[in-house]
Amino acid sequence: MSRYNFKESEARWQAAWERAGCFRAHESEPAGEPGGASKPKYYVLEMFPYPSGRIHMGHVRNYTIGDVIARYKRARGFSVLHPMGWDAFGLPAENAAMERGVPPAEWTRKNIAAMRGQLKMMGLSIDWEREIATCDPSYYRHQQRLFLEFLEHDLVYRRESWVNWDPVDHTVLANEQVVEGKGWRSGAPIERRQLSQWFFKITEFSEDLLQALESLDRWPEKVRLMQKNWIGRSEGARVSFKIAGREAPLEVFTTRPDTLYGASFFAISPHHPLAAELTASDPGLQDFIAECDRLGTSEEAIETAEKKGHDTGLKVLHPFVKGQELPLYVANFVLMEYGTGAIFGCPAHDQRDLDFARKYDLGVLPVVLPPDADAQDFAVGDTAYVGDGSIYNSGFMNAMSVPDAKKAVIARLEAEGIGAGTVQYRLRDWGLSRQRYWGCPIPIIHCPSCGPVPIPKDDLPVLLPDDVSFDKPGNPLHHHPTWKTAACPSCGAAAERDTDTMDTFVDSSWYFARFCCPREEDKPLDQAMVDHWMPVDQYIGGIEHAILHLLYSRFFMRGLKRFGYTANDEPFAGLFTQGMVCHETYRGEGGGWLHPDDVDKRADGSAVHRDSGRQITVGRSEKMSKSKSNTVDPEQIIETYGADTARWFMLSDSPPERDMEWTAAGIEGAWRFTQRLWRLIGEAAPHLPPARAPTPANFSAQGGTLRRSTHKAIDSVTRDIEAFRFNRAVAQIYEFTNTVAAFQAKSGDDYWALREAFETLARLAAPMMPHLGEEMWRGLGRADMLVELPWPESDPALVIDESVTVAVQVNGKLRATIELPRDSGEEAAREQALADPAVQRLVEGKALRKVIVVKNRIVNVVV
RNA sequence: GCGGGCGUGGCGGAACCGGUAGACGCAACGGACUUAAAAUCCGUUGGGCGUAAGCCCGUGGGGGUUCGAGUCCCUCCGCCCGCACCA
Repeated sequence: MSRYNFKESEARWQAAWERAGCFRAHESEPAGEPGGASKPKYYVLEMFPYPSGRIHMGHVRNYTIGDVIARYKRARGFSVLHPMGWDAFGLPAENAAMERGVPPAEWTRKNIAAMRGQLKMMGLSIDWEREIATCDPSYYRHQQRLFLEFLEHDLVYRRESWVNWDPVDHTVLANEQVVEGKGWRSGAPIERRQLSQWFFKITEFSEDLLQALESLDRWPEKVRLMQKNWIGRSEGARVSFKIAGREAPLEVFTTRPDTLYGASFFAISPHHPLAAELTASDPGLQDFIAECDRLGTSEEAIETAEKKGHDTGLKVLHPFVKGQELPLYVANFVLMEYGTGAIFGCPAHDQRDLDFARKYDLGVLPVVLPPDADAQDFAVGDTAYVGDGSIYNSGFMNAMSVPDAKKAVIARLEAEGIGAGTVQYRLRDWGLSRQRYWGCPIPIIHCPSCGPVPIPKDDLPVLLPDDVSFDKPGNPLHHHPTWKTAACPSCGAAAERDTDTMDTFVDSSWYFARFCCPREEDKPLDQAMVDHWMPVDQYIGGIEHAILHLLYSRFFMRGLKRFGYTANDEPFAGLFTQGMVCHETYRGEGGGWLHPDDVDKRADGSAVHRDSGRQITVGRSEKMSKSKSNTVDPEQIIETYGADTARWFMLSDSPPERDMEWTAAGIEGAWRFTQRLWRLIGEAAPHLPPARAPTPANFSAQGGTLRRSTHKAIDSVTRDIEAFRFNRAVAQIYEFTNTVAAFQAKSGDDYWALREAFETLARLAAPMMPHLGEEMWRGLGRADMLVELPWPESDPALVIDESVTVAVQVNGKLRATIELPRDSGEEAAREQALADPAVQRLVEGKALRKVIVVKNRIVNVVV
């Protein structure tokens, strides 16, 4: 028997699908009957890749999952849109330009070509005619227009904001480029600097983005929770405090106005206007602020740093306790971006305030008494009490519950005109300006007399210049000799272009809509097309995008709706977040990382170097990454084993939402299975009745059993694909294959049942192993293409068994199993369970206390 | 630090709504075929005790709810993801 030649087969079927245009998406596709309705639409989208050069296993996993869904839905009678594009702007292209002197455009184009080829090897059911790249002017010109529309609708504005500044390279750094407070290239301690930048007003939609999460019922609960916490709605109060000897009050936002009597200090952000004012007379404060700025802009860095404060010497007057004066600090953990940039500290009921109070020896007065505590001796040690309780030490609030006290104190503050109840969101506006070259230029001209002026839409696009140099650090657009000079569109005076480009998250916030009308030239989007395909029915990507990309896209969709491009609010009706691809790590004797190709694994789990035979330490499995050298190249895998094998292994074993481990043994196992399927078909085909032979009237007992397995397999694989349990679908197919392989046909009707089984096997496996599926189908003598056939239907009569195995427990421990007719009554189950010899033995001589019967499942006898 | 998640045999995992823990795959071991090997096929495989029938233990640790817990609750431990300029 010849071996399955995947190379020949995969290329042949890919060509056949392309010739037939199988994966072209059509807005109107007849469902079948002449003059009948169109097929319903289904939009499957995987997060588009960044063209880094080669696909990695994470891509293979992502696109395999999406392709299974796309192929399955197509078989289920949907008109499917399954496009592909490139998230092509971004930092790596600039890094390549700096390190290797390759222009970003050229580097990116080459990478796209290479990765397109690799993706095509995978046999994905993609409509390649809709391919887009965000770095293409035919894409970003529309994005510039959208920017202007956001601006016209008051959803973009300009203000000062903070960036990480590398004082040696004179460059703005991304948070990822700041390593332990130092620039990654220069190693110089970074500073914070203020720049004038553009912002999307996402906070205008805070409440809507929060509320609408409820409607996203096909999103993972954890992602909705993360977004909810990110938006961070909190109810509280704004309170104005008098500062001794000063006119201007200090405004504070707090979620715990009920603990006002427990206040022992106040703190403002290092970037609070008051802090800036005080530096004039306090050189120590200036040093302190400089020290805070060295932490950079990352919230993570600020929150993990040691909490420090600088006493301003100013005193804040307590509004309710006459004569009480509290110290005012500048503290490194107070964020100017949240609330008012000023807080009051109540150490007894907030852990961070407590840590701060202990450090600076400030008072800790409890004002909330835990339900089981005694007012006389309750004290706060190292742990703040944040629970509910009854208020005490608090004047008019005494004896109230925490919620009641909040209401009472807000009423009092409002009555006295020094505060008000308010809702605060943690969500901040989205800064989109980037001081970089390889991005979408911001279509604005800065005029000395008119200020920032939008470029007229007819003059778009603002093209990126090709002739840029990366010799100098900083933004090449800024250094370009001529690019930035322009005439003011308003007054005609000599002016300068905005040399910033847009955050790449802007590119990815509307690409899914552009796929609906990728060649539209006159406008960014054609509403009829967008509303035909949108929302994306199933979006698939990594969990790392759970917040920013998805939230920004939801915001953008709301903007697009406002400008009349769509009637939808939400871009993604269904979301699936897949896990990462991991691999064991290896270290040689010197401690350096070793690539799996250099490692020989022994049967006992130890490993030696392939060439030198030296001992290798096997480390734990971690996310594949170049830095740990534990990557496996998809192209090499596909060359060696074929796309179907790679896809099959990707789907086997691990549930798709969880991290999976890539192993050499696993891919070998998948490869053996493809060979086994091929062999089984080849051996059986000559004995099978012709395709489409009529169903025999009767089947032998074993033939009937085989048919039951066949129809149960249809049922369970269907259910598993619908529920994204691909690893289970794979296991069901393995199990079914074992059944089919063990079957010994004896009669004509047995052979008919066997053909049915093999045909089903090919069809169930096809979404996961599309080439082999087609090859099996042809091997069974079918001339049509599986990709064009509907999904198999199970016969309900063959799926339900007439008898069930029921477990019998005595005192909760399994002691026997009994066979019962399906849906037997409680009495019958109880009787047969008690009659079982094993049960008899254990029950003998004891009084029956209770017998619990769960239909078709279990009988528990309690003695 | 804050927010979110995960933890089951030697390994990846299965177990529906609280109802027979370990399906399926990998690895390992034994056997068949072969001059031999590969491939393939058959069988065994959570741990302990027992000749056997069978019994006991077992889902990261500890505690709880329940006739019954991998699943629910409390608590501790370990690992992973995100934290707004990586994409």
